[in-house]
Amino acid sequence: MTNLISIKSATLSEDIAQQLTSAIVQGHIPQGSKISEPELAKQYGVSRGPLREAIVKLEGLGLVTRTANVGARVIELNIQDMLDTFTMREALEGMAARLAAITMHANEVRSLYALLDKHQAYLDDNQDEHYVQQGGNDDFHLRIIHASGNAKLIRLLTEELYAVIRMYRRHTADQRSDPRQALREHRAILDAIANHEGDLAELLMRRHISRASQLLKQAMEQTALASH
Amino acid sequence: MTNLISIKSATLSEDIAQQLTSAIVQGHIPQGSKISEPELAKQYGVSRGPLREAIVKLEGLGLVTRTANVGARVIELNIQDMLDTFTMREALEGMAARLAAITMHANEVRSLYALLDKHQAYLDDNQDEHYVQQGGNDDFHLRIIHASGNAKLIRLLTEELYAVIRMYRRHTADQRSDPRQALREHRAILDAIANHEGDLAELLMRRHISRASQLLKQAMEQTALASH
DNA sequence: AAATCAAAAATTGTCGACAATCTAACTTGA
DNA sequence: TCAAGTTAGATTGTCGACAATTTTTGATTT
Repeated sequence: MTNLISIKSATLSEDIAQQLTSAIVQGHIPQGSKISEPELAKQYGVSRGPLREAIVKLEGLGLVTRTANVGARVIELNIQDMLDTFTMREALEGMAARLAAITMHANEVRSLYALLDKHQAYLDDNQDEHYVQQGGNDDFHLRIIHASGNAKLIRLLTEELYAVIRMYRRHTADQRSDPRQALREHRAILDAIANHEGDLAELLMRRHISRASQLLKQAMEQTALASH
Repeated sequence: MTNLISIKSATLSEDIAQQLTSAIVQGHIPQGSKISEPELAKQYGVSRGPLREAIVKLEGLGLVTRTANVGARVIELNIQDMLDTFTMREALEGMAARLAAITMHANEVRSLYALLDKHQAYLDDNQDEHYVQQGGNDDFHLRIIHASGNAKLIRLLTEELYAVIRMYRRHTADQRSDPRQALREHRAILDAIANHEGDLAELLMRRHISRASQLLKQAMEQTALASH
């Protein structure tokens, strides 16, 4: 019972791929564990064909690693890979912010300011508890990425990279992060975009993501210590 | 007879994926054409199982697009997608150059200067003919990417993005490009890296790629005009 | 008791066949 | 003649079974 709501996809393979992705990101299938094809096929009630296609997709997403004649394993999160991934994110989302600053229309800017106000209100009402922006339309970063207007960039970030990024976010209790600080940074980025200052928007987005990665690093060092 | 040399992979699926990638990049399978599973399976002498897995991989590489119950088609190159892809490349290779400037050792720097001298000598001997650096160890860009030391970035650029990039390079007769100019730019980038000037290295790499994309754009407009 | 080798079990890779869906040709009616 | 509906063909999606490889188990030797 990994997923309560299962949206029927056009094909079993896609369906399984989504369910597996979700199961791995949420930790229902633990890090480093082996993916047994017969076991999972039975569990999801499908044959090994579509399941294997799903696994190939997950390999493309970087969620599992495969070895010929041996099988697939869920990746193991570690600090170095996280830093490497976030460095890529810096480059890509920094570029997205730059592009957004060039092309974004006034009404979209207003809509994003409204979103930040909403986040602000949430923090005021809920004692600074983290606002869960689980990839929906309320995620500031996703909004910026889409505003870039670069279809390739959007696909890469949202469909290929974000699964792993969410995994890192979820698996480390980042109580260390300061939501109000993040919100201030979001606002500064949006200000730069509103003023069409591409250089500044990129710089601020990079700094923002770099900060986040440093916090995550500390959190991971902490949990690594605790689990030891 | 798409490939003269076929290196035996551990699994048929991998083998087919490589052969298909090569066939698409080199244009043996034309742009926009439909991928017929029965036909290709017969052609490569395998069953549809491994072939389908290969197609799923190619979809991850962005070489084909798939629609449920309809099948896969080879992507069609167009200017907008090219510009979008090269913008991503700017961001990522720019970052790679920055990282290389930080970490690269003196002997690797020397080795790269030697490579550029070799390119120079080639141009002198061959009337400025384009040096074919087909992804091997002689490709300046690949060397910089690897020098970044960022495993995720290396994988993304070399294993996932470069197939499409090579496709763009190959399908447009870029006689317009000036090899000596490119070489000068490479040298400037390497100078910045040698001096550990990350900011400058990133800036120059971005400019270099941006220039290349503009030249490609002009070439594509030209060929589009010619084919009309 | 530890290490090496051999046999058995399990898992992955591949295949051919059937079911579901789409595409194209044909018929029918206005 | 054209449009819509229907049927035939082809293609994709899925399944179960077999072959190839790996992993585990157990026996044998030092």
